[in-house]
Amino acid sequence: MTRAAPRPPSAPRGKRAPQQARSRRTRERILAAAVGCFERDGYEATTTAAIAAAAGVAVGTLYGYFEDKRAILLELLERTVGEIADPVVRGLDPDLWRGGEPRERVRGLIDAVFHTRTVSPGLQRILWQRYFTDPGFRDAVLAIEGRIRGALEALIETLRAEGRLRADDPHTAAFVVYMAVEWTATRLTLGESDVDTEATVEAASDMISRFLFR
Amino acid sequence: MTRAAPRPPSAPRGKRAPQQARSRRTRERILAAAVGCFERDGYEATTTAAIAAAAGVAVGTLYGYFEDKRAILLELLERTVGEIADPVVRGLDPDLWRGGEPRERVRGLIDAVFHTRTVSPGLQRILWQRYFTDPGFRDAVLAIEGRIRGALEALIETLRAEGRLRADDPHTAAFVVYMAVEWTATRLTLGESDVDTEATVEAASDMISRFLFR
Amino acid sequence: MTRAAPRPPSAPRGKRAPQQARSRRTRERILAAAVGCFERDGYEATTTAAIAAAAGVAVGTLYGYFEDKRAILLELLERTVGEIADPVVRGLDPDLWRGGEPRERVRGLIDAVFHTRTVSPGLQRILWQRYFTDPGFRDAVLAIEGRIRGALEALIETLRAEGRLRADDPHTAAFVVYMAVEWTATRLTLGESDVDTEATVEAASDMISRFLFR
Amino acid sequence: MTRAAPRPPSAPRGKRAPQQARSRRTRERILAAAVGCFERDGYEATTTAAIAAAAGVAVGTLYGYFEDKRAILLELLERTVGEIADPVVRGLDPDLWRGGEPRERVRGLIDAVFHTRTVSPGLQRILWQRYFTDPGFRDAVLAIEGRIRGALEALIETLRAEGRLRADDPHTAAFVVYMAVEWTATRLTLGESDVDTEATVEAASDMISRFLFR
DNA sequence: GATGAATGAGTCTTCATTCAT
DNA sequence: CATGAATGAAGACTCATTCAT
Repeated sequence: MTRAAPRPPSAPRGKRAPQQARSRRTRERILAAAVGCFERDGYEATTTAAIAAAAGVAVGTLYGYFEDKRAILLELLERTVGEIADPVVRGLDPDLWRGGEPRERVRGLIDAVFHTRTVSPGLQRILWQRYFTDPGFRDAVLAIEGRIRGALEALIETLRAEGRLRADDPHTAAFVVYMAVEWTATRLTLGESDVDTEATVEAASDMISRFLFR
Repeated sequence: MTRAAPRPPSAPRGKRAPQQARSRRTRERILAAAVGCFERDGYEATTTAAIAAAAGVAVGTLYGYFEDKRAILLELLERTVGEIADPVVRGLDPDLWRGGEPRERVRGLIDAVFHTRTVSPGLQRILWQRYFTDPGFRDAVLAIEGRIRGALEALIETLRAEGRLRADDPHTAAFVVYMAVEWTATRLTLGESDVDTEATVEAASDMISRFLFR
Repeated sequence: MTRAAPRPPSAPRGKRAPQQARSRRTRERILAAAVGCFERDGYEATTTAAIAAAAGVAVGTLYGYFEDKRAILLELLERTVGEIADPVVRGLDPDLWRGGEPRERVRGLIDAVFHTRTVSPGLQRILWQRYFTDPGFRDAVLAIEGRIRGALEALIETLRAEGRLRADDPHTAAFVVYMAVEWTATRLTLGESDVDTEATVEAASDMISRFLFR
Repeated sequence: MTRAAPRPPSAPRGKRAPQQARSRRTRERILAAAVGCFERDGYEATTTAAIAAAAGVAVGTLYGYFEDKRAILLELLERTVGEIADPVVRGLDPDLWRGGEPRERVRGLIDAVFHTRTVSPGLQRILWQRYFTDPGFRDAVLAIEGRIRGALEALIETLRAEGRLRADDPHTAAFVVYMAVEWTATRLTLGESDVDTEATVEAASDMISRFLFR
């Protein structure tokens, strides 16, 4: 493999750089096919051959774009979870929390989290499975998580300085709050629960706003 | 919940009932060896041959005691998680919550959960992984979880009847509380967090007691 | 596939110890089948599946006895070349060279070398190919060669001490003589030459005896 | 043998005759890149993509100049070994052996062989490997070898007619002498020996001159 | 009951070569 | 002429499970 020129900052992870339009389209076809296969059969049960077939390319082509099966899922993780994280981080901007009813702000955010999570639950199940299996995945997830927890902690810090909070340990508070929301959302998303989504949003909002705010 | 008689050491899932002492010892040796292998290498990477070798028996012998590799982990799940669940369920008995400071009761329980979870984190990681992979495991986990959530809901129901709670939806409240504690405990156990255990116990206790109690 | 942690150190992956008679027979069957396949198709072109099929066993069985394809050939090398080397080393024992016509002794030895080499030329071709390709094979060949060269050097040393030789540098003389005989024998064995074996024995005997003896 | 006119830079084995300067340069770049790759990684382990990358061209371009990977090595064989063979053949011209000390003539020639061989040992290792693997290569090597052996035999024939030799079978004598020198030189070149080059030159010269000359 | 040799379907991955752009 | 994306046949190796001894 040649690494002649340093690739652009956010270039795709694969071997083949998308220099041509056809290249880019093939890459997307493979990723889309992979989502479908992963969702239907799970990660382990999905063979590279199956992905290639679903994408309408030869196995070799797939290996031209991705190091291996793992790299495909890793890219999917980056895209899916990254997309989910961004709006959350933006929603934690202290400027947005200046005025208004705290409980409503909390509710709005939790509602958003619970509903954006709904996309491709099959993929999320697999990502969690890899989280518990593959250290590389765990680190990738933790990195994304870190961004959100950091933003949350900063928000708590700010609000505390303004005297609106009861929390005296922002770091730990952010941790507990994040864990509560993340897991509730996850389990809700995977649909194994006998609870109502809207009712859960309300309960979680109660729990967190009563915890944080005076 | 009251347990009249202690049930036999394990549900006889395997082919052969442990009627003789030697048999029982062999069975235990296999289970212990499996824990070691699973913790060190993970579930998929552990071969039945490795378990047999670590237990000092032949592969065929292993298959005399367990249906297959999956059955070994399933029994381990029953034992490990069952053991963790039982004291929690007992701690949720409404009789114990009659008097005393609510926040301290909550703290005591959470503290117990966080500390009993500490056993075999490697195994817990694997169990979660199987949870997201194998529907049979998911159901087994959900069954155990159901016992705890049921007890928790009953407790909330009782306390509400006594006018001590602000929760008006015990079912959902129990769900949210359970998710918050479970995930916080899990992540703490897996040791991937930069938070202090005791501080987390306090924060979680605050969050939950403020949520539930007036 | 995930490779989170290294496998347990004592998994008997490589060789199956010949504990049972059946085991030993299987092993021999595999080796015999391998010789046939290698001779017919060459090393690279021979698949492990082909060897297994020829031996009448499953691929997995083959891997129970040998680390990989290479290990089979390595064992064949040890056996074949080792067997060829032993009589040569014995024939270089100084005691055997006490009396008699030197030229006849040389001729006898060269004759033996040229004729014992005749066994499985196809295998020898492959061994030479690996010699030039695989450092591990080269080292194995050099080790066997070293035994012969050592014996030859010792003989020359002894004969020189008895004043019967013209060689004043036994080490180098042994090297040159060995190279001459080895390569002549090899090329003769592989049957690509338009020379007569007996005539070559005579010429080589002349060359070497005139070189060494007064 | 006399060479009236220098033949074109290379036998046009490829598809395209190097009629233009740019073409010729590209061809040379590919060959040079191939030598580097082959020496570093061996023949089998070198991919056409690696050669193309090292030459700074696309894979397709490479196939515009050479039939396939094998053809590249075949051309390299022709050049390298051909270049080594030519001076040797010239040095065997009977006219040069009219007068002078025979032993010194032999020594001069062997010295030349041993030292010209030093170029690209990695490539020679590969050529020998192909010799034992690929019949086409074997034939190509045998053809070059044939020129030298023929010249050697002719020389022996001539000298015998002049009564200076003891050899009564020039064909076989030429074979044995050639094998002895070739293999000694090869092994010396590949650097796997614990012998001194100059000492080996002397010993080989002794062996061969004593064999051939009265 | 115990043993461990045997099974073989199933996976990932490589790479020489082609051909549309 | 150059390019490099696409091809897909081929092969090594694994491991849960069985069953004759």
